[in-house]
Amino acid sequence: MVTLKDISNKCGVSRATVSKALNGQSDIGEETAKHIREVAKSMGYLPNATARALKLGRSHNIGVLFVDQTASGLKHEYFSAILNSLKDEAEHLGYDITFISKNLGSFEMDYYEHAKYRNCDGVVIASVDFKDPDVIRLAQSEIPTVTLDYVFDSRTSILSDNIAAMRDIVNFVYEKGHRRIAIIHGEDTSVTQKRLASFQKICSEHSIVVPEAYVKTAVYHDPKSSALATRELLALAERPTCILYPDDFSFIGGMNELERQGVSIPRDMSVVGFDGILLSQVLRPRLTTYRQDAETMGREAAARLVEAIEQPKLFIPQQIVVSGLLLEGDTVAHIEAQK
Amino acid sequence: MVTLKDISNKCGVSRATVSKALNGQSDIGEETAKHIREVAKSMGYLPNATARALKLGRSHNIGVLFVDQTASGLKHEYFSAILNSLKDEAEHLGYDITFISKNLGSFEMDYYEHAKYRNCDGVVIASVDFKDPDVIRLAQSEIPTVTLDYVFDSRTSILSDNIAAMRDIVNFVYEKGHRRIAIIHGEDTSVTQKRLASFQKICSEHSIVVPEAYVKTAVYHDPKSSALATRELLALAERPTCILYPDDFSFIGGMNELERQGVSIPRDMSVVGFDGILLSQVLRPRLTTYRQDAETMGREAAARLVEAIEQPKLFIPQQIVVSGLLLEGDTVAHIEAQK
DNA sequence: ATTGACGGCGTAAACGATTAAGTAAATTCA
DNA sequence: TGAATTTACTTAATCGTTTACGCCGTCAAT
Repeated sequence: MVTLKDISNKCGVSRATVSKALNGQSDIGEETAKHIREVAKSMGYLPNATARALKLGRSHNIGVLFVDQTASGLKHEYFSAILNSLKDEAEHLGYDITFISKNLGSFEMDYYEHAKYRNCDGVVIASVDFKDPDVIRLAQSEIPTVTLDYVFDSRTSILSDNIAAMRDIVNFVYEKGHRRIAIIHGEDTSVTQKRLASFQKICSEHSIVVPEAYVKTAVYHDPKSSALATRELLALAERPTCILYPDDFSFIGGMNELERQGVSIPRDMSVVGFDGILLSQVLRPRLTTYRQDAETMGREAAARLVEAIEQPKLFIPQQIVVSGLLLEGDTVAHIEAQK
Repeated sequence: MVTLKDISNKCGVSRATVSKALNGQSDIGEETAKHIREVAKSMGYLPNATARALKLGRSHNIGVLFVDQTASGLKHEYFSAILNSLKDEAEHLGYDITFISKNLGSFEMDYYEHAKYRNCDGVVIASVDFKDPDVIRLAQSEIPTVTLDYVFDSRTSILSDNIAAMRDIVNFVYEKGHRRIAIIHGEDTSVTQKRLASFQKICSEHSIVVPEAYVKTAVYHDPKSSALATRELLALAERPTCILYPDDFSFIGGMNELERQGVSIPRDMSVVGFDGILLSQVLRPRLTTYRQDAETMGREAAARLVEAIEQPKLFIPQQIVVSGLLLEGDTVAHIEAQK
């Protein structure tokens, strides 16, 4: 391994001079600096991130908390996409990313300790149980953090705009003439709450009364539970004309149930998904769904975190709301508006 | 930050003693060691991975090369699943995972340099262009590496068993009576070559003559190109009775085309996918497909790499073939065996 | 009583980099 | 010309750990 020392020997200057020359400090002569840079290159010198981190107290490393709870973590397209753009942006800004977990080998440590142990300059928290005391400890620590789809006090968070999403969806189906709109929602999380509240609000703005039976609970990304909810909706005396699903994957479960009962989409029943996963756009009929802008979310998360790291004084925690886009597929029929 | 020094001050012993006590070295008295451990705990001491890495030349950090070429990298379920189990196993063995890329910030470096810069103890190479000179440089460097689905000379690789997979698939459809079997394959990669060779071999073992027109080239994970290939197959004077797709996603393209032409699955046409993504198992009819054992692959990759890192003397490069499982769905009809 | 072995701990150097402070020479200014 | 400033470097400390080696005292063996 080529070190500063090797270069300084070869050049006949001190290590300090080499360091400064390579870092472009101003107090090194033009000539010397150039020569040093050339020698460094010819010797194949690479800075040692570890040594640098130790000395500077900055690792240029961002921790990422992604927990694969019920297979909806990394495998989920939404989070994969976020992670991907997060990674690209972080790298662009000169940071690497490392996964943070509990229990590294035989060491027992919580997230905060792990992040400290690795000298992470900051951490992005996503796709975890935000009620977990260990998560809370990390979020309240002195380490800069950015959360995704969850707000911690005086912390920056990146939020997909679930409120606008639901507004757009309801408005869209309303325009198509639907008045009997059912919604199947996921478990009780802050995201779910926002969507439901927005759903109710927009419905009431349109003077639509939503019967209790039209609001069904299911589990995110679980086709079975959404199939069940769908069955219950179909069993109602007054069927809805349109069903909103908590995500595209859940929609598949509903789709199967509808097909099983010979209910044609969108002729007999209109449906809307959520997420806009690749699949939903290649199925026929193409699913009408809401695509969250995962690319922007990942990018923003990285950018804001790096800001918090590099300009702690200037930094102001904020909630960044990223809006998505309604993908108009072919699963919402235009119908005669009933009362 | 609590350091060894703080503990040594409080305990009235030297830093060396503290270090040894915490690492369980034998030359420290029972009493002293116990006391030191207690004080360390009470002060909330955490070892500093950076300092340790610098001193020991081992970072306990594994680099991962995942390139999201044409959105088939991280977003692809197969690789997400591998990454997930890779991460779990690595953490279990005491290693963290860091993504490796070209160009970190303004630094221009190739993969090898990046891995060196971060002091990665080893690197897992997956989902990249294996012909890329930068990838080759890394794979031929002194850094221990493990490749996924590709073999480099005298390196360990983890391979999904494409040969057995294709054998199982062909045998399965043969048993069901199919003799006119078409295959749509992806771009020319080592994986594709293995699958095709295996396909031809098993067919000839069954004395099946495969017309050239039954072998179609498409692009992995591209429903459009597979839809096109499907259309061509349907246009043949003598249609196949069964189509094998390069992956489940491509199958969707084919499915749309079949539906468009009123060809019912599996009544009029049998189909087989590849990968066994979640989706394929919730669709109705359930897709007959081959699930690669991504969990095992990720786990093996981590385990073998750590072996190579920790026992370089004992270590022997090997190719580990991981077999998957044919998921028998409902898309292959039992038909009367033709000539 | 002398020797040797050993347990228990400290000393100090080292890993590779950065940087405050210092120094010597060259340059500027009065 | 002498003082002050600037330029171009060097010295040495430091980040937090680990570890080869040394030292001292105790105890058993001779």
